[in-house]
Amino acid sequence: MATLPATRATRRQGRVPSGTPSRAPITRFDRRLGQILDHATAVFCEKGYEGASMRDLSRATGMSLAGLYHYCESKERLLFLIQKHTFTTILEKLKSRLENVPDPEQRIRIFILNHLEYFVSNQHGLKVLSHEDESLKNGLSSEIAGIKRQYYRICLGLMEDLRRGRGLDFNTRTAVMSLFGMINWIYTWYNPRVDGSAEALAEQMGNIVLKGIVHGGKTRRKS
Amino acid sequence: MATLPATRATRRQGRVPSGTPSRAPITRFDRRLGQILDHATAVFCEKGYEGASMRDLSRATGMSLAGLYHYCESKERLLFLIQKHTFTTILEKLKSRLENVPDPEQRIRIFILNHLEYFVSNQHGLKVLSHEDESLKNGLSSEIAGIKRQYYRICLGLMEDLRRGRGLDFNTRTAVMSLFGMINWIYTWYNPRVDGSAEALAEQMGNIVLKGIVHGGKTRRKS
DNA sequence: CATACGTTCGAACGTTCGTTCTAATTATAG
DNA sequence: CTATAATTAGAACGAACGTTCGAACGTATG
Repeated sequence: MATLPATRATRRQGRVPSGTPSRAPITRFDRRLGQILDHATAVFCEKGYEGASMRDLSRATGMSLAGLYHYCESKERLLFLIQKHTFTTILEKLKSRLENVPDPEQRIRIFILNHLEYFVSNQHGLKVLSHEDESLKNGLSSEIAGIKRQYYRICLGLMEDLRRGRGLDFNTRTAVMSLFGMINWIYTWYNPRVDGSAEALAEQMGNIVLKGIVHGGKTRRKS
Repeated sequence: MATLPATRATRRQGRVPSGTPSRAPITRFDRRLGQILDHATAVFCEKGYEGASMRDLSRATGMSLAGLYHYCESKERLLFLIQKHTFTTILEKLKSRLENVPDPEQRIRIFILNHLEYFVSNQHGLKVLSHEDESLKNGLSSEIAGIKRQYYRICLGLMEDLRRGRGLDFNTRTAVMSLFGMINWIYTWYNPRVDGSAEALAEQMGNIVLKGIVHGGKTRRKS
């Protein structure tokens, strides 16, 4: 492979040098790759990464097989780019939203809301991120794992802040993992007609995690 | 296929007539099939259903490809049998444990404990059940979906009992789905060394769902 | 021993997989 | 317009896929 002429896609592999935000010159190439990634997200979501073939993607994008490989060197890298973009976006939004909110309980509620809002507006991407967590091989999986670790540590920090601030006694790791389960599992059941907006769901889930179903809702009158 | 001589596996396809518990004569055939299913569970768990090949199963069981097909007519049916056995077992255990326990809160705690205990003792099976939820096609998936509906309705009933009994106000569907997320997601993070026994975890998760992290643990002294 | 049946296998079936080759077409720069 | 590079497509590659076939094996019964 080393002697072959480098395609555009292979040349693209190197990272943008950090420190140079590079002012994002959106080229035709990037736009087209973005379209491919959008279609690939939908196909991976429906058929699963292993179950989806490059020919499925070819059909979905209306592009030939060779055309796809002009923009991305492998199927695995498509999944990588999808997961990286999705995870990076949700993480950036979270960091931004957490600024200027000091109250520990409110910060946890923001974490939940951020996740659910992003899910509702990008269901396919978040399902592919959650469900295909183990589909990448050693090389590419480690970078996603790094972002995941950041996401986990932020949430763990939120839990520890609440715990310390109020002198509570609970296992923060279990709490974080339970919360992750609640918000990640949603791709298996969420129905906008039945389950309402992200805000409504986030409040309910926030109540459960923070106060439990016993103390979470407004108590009703007994008839 | 209709004109081919029926193999043992195809003849086995019909259901055992209900009403006749059939006293379970465990034949050599059943024992061997069970071994295959055990190995298949581990392989599906590690590589995913689509990612695992019949040759992987052949290697894991030490049996030839044709040998596997003597015991089960297709890869998909292997997954079906794994999921059906796993789900049926956990459901039966749950029903049995719920007898003679009237208190609504305790019943929810039993539900959680039953699920986590089964997970700890059969991690591969429960992961294959959760993760490969959408891998079966129309014919075989509906039967699994039926068991799942039973499982869901039982848990929904537990929630509604607690809600009515105490005059609480919360969305039972969201509560059930959140709880399912908590207990199903565990296959992505559980580490026995770190996270302890099923009992310990079940108590923590029960506290979260019922009382939340704010009221769930024993309050600590402030230093 | 002969027969029958459950069991196992090596080898192959046709298909689909991810990927690549070559060449034609289109856009861009001088 | 010419030349250079970016973009697309058709056809094919070898490998791996799920599955099947015919023959051999083992064992228990007549």
